[in-house]
This record gives sequence, C-alpha cells and structure tokens, in this order.
Amino acid sequence: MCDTLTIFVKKKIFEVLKVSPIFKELEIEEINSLINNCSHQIKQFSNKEVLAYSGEKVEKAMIVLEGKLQGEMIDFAGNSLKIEEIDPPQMVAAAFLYGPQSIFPVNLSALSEGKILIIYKNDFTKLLSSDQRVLKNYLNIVSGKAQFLSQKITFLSFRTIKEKIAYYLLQNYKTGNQIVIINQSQTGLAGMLGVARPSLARTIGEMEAEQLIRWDRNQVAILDLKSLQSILGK
Amino acid sequence: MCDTLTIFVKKKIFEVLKVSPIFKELEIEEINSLINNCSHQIKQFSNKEVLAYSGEKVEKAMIVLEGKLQGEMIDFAGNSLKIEEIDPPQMVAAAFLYGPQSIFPVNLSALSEGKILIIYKNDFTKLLSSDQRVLKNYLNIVSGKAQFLSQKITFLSFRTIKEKIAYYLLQNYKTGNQIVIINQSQTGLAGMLGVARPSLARTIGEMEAEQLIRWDRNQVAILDLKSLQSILGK
DNA sequence: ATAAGAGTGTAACATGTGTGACACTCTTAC
DNA sequence: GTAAGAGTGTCACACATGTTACACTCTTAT
Repeated sequence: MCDTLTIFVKKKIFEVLKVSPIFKELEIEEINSLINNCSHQIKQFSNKEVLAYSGEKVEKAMIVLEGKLQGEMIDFAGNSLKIEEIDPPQMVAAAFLYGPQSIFPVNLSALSEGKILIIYKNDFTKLLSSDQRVLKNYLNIVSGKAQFLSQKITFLSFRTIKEKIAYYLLQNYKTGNQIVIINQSQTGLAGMLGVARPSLARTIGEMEAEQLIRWDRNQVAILDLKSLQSILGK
Repeated sequence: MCDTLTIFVKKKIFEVLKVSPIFKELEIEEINSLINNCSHQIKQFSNKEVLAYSGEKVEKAMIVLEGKLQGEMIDFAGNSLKIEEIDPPQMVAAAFLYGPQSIFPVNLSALSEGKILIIYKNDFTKLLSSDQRVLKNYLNIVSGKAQFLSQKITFLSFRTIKEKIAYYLLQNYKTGNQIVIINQSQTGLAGMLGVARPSLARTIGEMEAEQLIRWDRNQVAILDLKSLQSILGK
C-alpha cells in the first residue's frame, strides 16, 4: 500500500515539474532522469511555517510542488510588506542561488500546507550544465525575477496612494475592456502596494467620488481613462 | 597613423574587457577570439546623451569601456530617482536581456563622454553558450543585479527618513572606525534616498540634537551606535 | 578681491498617510 | 440558521514629509 502511494505521489510530482518553468520543453522521462541523477528530497511544510528567514544563506534550490508560499519583508517596526506569492510549480529564491551574496532577501513562510522539492546548490549546478534547455529556462527565470523586482521599485517610488492605484490599474488595463479584474482582496492589494489598508480604502473612495473609477469587489470599472492617466503624466 | 591608433584603441579595449566581470578568468586572447567570432560594434557617447529610455526594448548587450553612465527612474512629477551608476567595465542592463519582457526599467544616460561595446542579443546568446566560464559569470552578474534591486527595495521600504539614514550609515560603517565617509553631497544623498533635500537636512539636524551622529561635510561620526541600531531594530 | 554658483541650515505651512477604533457586510462551516 | 471570520467603509487624530522661501557659507573663476 505504501508502495502504490509512493508511486502515485511520484507521478503527481513529475506532472507538476513538467509544467514548471525550469523544466519547460522537457519530457517527463527526461526530467525524471535529470532529477534522479542528482540527490534531492521532498519536504512537507505546514501552514504558517517559516521556511527561511531574511538574511539566511541560500544553499538549495526549491520548487513548490503543492500549497502556497509567500515572501515578505519585515520592516523594523514589525510590519510586513508582502513581496510576492509563490504557487506551484514556481521556483523559490531563484535569483538568490548564485551571485556575490546568495542570501535570502525576505522571510519565506507558508500560506498553506504543501510540499517542496529541494536540490542542493552543487547538485543543481550540475543539473544546469547537464542540459542546455534547463540552463536557458533558468536564465529566463532569474532575469524575470530581476524584472519583477525592478517593477516593485517603480511602485514604491510613487509618492501618493492615488498614483500607485492609477499605475496598478493602467498596468492591468486592456484596451477595449473597461473592467479591470483584481484577483486580490483590498487588504491584499494594500500589502502589495505597501500602504495601510484604511488609507487604501479612503483613497479608493476619493477616486470614486471624482468619477474616475467604480470599485466593485474585485472588479474595477475605468470611468475616466484620461484623468487616470493624467495622475501619472502630470 | 590611423592604423596604429586603431591598434592602440583595440589593445586598451581588451585590457578593460579582461577585468570585466563577464570575462572573468578568461585570457585576452580568448576574449579576442570570442568577440571576433560574433558581430559587435563600439559606440562613442557624449555627456548627458540618453542611450536608452525606460520602456524601450533591450536588444543588445552593452559593456561600458570608458566614461560613466547612470540609470535613473523618472517619476511622473518629473523628479528623478537615481538608481545606480555604471562604470567600466560593467555591463549595462544585464538582467534585462532575457526574461519575459526584456524592457529597460530606467532611463540610461551618460554622466560623461565615453565608449561602449555593443553585441546584439543573438550574438550574445551564442557567446554565452560557447564558453562555460562566460555563462557562469553571466549568471553571477544577473543574480547580483537581482540582489542589488532587492537591496534597493529594502531602502525604499523604510518609512521614515531617520530609518533610511540609519540604514545607510550602518551599511557603510566599518567596525573600529567611527567615521563614515560619504562620497556625495547632501543634495546627492537626498536624491539617492528618494527624499526632499530640506527634509534630509532637518532630520540630520534632529539626529545631531539627539547626540546620535555628528555630520561634518562628507564625514559622519557615529556617536551612539546602539541607539542608531535601535532605530532599525525596534 | 569680488562675483557667481553650489551646497547648506532653518522656518512656517499644507497635505498625505498611518493608527486605532467601530460598525457593517459577506462568506464559510457547522 | 447561526456563529465565526475575513473583508470592507469610515471616522478623528497625530505626525512625518514635501513645499517654498530666505539667509548663510564655501568654493571657484575671473
């Protein structure tokens, strides 16, 4: 019984890995042989468990197989600024495995229970050099992370909440459709933008009063595109 | 005469490239043969010239050979937030050559006249796959960039100017020496921290009144290390 | 020496945001 | 159906920062 369970679990794992960015364009058999050629382990984590602290050395590559993790910066007043959420089949701290420091920039904690695949750095390096495609994928991931962070800086550089909201909406705005879908609670968005939740609500209220937008749950209607743009363009 | 000049210039270029992070551990002859196997060009730029605008597509790898460049974000009030300076023999926008978007995150402008080496993306990709060491170097550079940006986020995440100052000083503080050297004017520092200049001066004044520091030109004496740390640690 | 320019100290004021509090709605599970 | 929890709207208050303005020092070039 334990055997069939193990087989079942393994099968599921490889299905997750197959759609993982790091193994893009590889077949399950290829992934299997690559993984089995380097030592690795599967770790179970529970909800709210902290998997790594900011400042800790990054010594292993981690890929989320099940559940959800989050990276958050703890500022020194004890408040936390959510940086990103990590779902399967994403890699954790990909941009911090190499480089001059290789130190966790955020606290890594679990938003639910789940599983991760762990490969130690040495083994991961071998894995990278053993397949050109994996290498190319990894490059794309790391560059993508840098771009994500750069994006984040753009956000934090805005002074007012109104600017942040305008920028966020215009980023997710597709021409032709006046509705922007927010797949996040207002509370979550506040964390994302690095502002206090009541302040966000207040500003949203102001922007509704000005007839710029209509905020409905997770749907936001853009009422006055030009004025919204002029908040940023002025 | 033109020939000897060319040879002289070429020699100088390869000396710069030899100490460049991307060609670390390679000999001049190896670099020469790698470069000559892919099409490239040398571009002269003049002071204050803008080499790339934020949002533009990144299609080429650039390495600064001479002079100084800067990346700066222009916020929508027209103020600029300096992000980093790029000296020879650094690579420009290394983290934005690959990845899902490959778009310049900042305006790239010249702080002096100088020269850059340009290699188009396709050729650069070939270069990467043709030498394992170059590839490894590139990985380190890109990861380093991500880490730099992450660092920057730490800065921008601080709420108060006092926190920013404390963080900045403690970062540049070497144990044993109570004096931190600021190689920047107060005005420049204000730009770096993303705050208004009078506000910075005011806060410095407050911190001097509290006997935390003594600010003298570009020398800052740390008077009360523990209290300074507790600004961040609280 | 003198003028010009950059960098600095400082003040009064306006404003945007965080804080803490409370009531209300909506969802979910039992 | 009901209770618990998460998410939301809103308020009064405190406070940190930007803004604008002016005077002062220091450096540099003429």
